[in-house]
Amino acid sequence: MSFACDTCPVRDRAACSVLDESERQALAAAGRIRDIGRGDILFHAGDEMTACATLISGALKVTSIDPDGEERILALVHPSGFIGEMFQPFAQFDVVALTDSKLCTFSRANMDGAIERFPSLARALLRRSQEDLHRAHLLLQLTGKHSANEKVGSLLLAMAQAASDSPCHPAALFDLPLSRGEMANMLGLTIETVSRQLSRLEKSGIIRREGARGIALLDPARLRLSGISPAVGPIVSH
Amino acid sequence: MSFACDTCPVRDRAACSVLDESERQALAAAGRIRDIGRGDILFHAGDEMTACATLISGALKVTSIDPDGEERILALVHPSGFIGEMFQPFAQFDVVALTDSKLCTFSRANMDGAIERFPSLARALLRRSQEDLHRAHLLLQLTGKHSANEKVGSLLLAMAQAASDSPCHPAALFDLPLSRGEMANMLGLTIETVSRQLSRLEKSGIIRREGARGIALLDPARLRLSGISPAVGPIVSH
DNA sequence: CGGAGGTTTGACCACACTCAAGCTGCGTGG
DNA sequence: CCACGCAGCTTGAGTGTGGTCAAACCTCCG
Repeated sequence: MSFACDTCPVRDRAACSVLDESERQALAAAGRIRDIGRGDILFHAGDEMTACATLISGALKVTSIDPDGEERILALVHPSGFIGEMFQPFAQFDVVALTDSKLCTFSRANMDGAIERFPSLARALLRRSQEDLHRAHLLLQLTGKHSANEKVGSLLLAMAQAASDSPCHPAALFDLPLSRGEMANMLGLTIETVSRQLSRLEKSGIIRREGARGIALLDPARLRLSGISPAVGPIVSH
Repeated sequence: MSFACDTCPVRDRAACSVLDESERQALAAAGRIRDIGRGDILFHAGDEMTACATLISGALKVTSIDPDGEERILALVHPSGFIGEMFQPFAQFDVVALTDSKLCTFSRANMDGAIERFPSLARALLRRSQEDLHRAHLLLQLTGKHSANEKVGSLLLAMAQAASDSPCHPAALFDLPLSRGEMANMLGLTIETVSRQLSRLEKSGIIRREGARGIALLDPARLRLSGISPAVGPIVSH
């Protein structure tokens, strides 16, 4: 297991990166690598909350189903992100893989123990949790925008940032991890409206669509203007 | 200062309640009680983040101003709630008093020290932070609802819960801490639409308005139906 | 009493939703 | 290899809800 850590692609970005080598090994002994496929459900709302995990690769969505049966996407999780409601007996939300994903999972009991023993881990998780909160606030800002125009533009920009390695500049060419329906869902719009806005952006030469999921950013500056919102920032957790 | 703790109305709900008596006294020695008036700004986005605080009484709103100058309410804070982005050098958001409020403030340095020395405090803050995150998700659900109808209904219900002492049952008669503009803002609606929905609810006998801020809940059950959303839950932090 | 800020109500209009029809990409099987 | 089917996406036409603009109305305070 310590071998897994040695080659772990998120070893110096994940929560466990704050641990020293011996602490990390102790934690790793309790961790289990798990692979899940696109569409697989990691946690299901209402289930007993017996585990938590760090995402190693892939992408997840956090959703809830409201009473009338509508799904609602609350957050996206990207590699190095941490998933787990440590203080709730039952899961409040569904967590579903958007793409094939690899995780490092821990039983709730083991993680609770680790938090007790390694105060720096508690602080790292606190920091991460506050960052998640910040991202939720950014998403809230996004959904609060009035025009469909701005919403779609801002989301595209956020996805471009997330797809890019360099933290500041958006990727010029990337694949959306979300379907039209999922985008619509996040923005509080309908599939058709999202699709129409993308068409509009393409017609005005700001983007180009490459197949159903691919996006080429031709003119990020105008996206920022037409869609307003100078960088609502990365909405994804990583 | 330890005297202040003895009579503190939130002494067994706030983050510091996890400390034992000697720890609490050590923390209290670093705390300062502060009174602020309605509309006063506690933190201002962009300011250096040199302090954090527990709300003792009153109510706060957390807002951000997006580039086009629109305010957006991201969260409400009620007594025993904790405010402070512990890991950001600069404040990301404004924090403003909705009513006259009393706070127990700590310098950033002191709080960082306390977190180091008292691991249980770090855990308490982590828990609180995850609860805040949960509430942000609930608010996200609320703003995602399609009809203005549902949004206003759900918000009323949430405010009624927050105003009530008993955790489950909504208060039958209470004052809204928010102006129409602030409600509209939270829900992604306009002032006029919020006002119209309230009129509609009043006409159908579900609520009665008492002055500008007062609300009497005549028929919470129908509010829940007409506004749907079986208890989106308390959106306020406490 | 007067003024100001917040609230309510109305008339009108636009933007996004609904419904419905094609279209594209893709995997399966003949 | 093409035919088929399916799911997701795009596009169109018509409607309705909530936005915009504007005026009247409270309520609180000086």
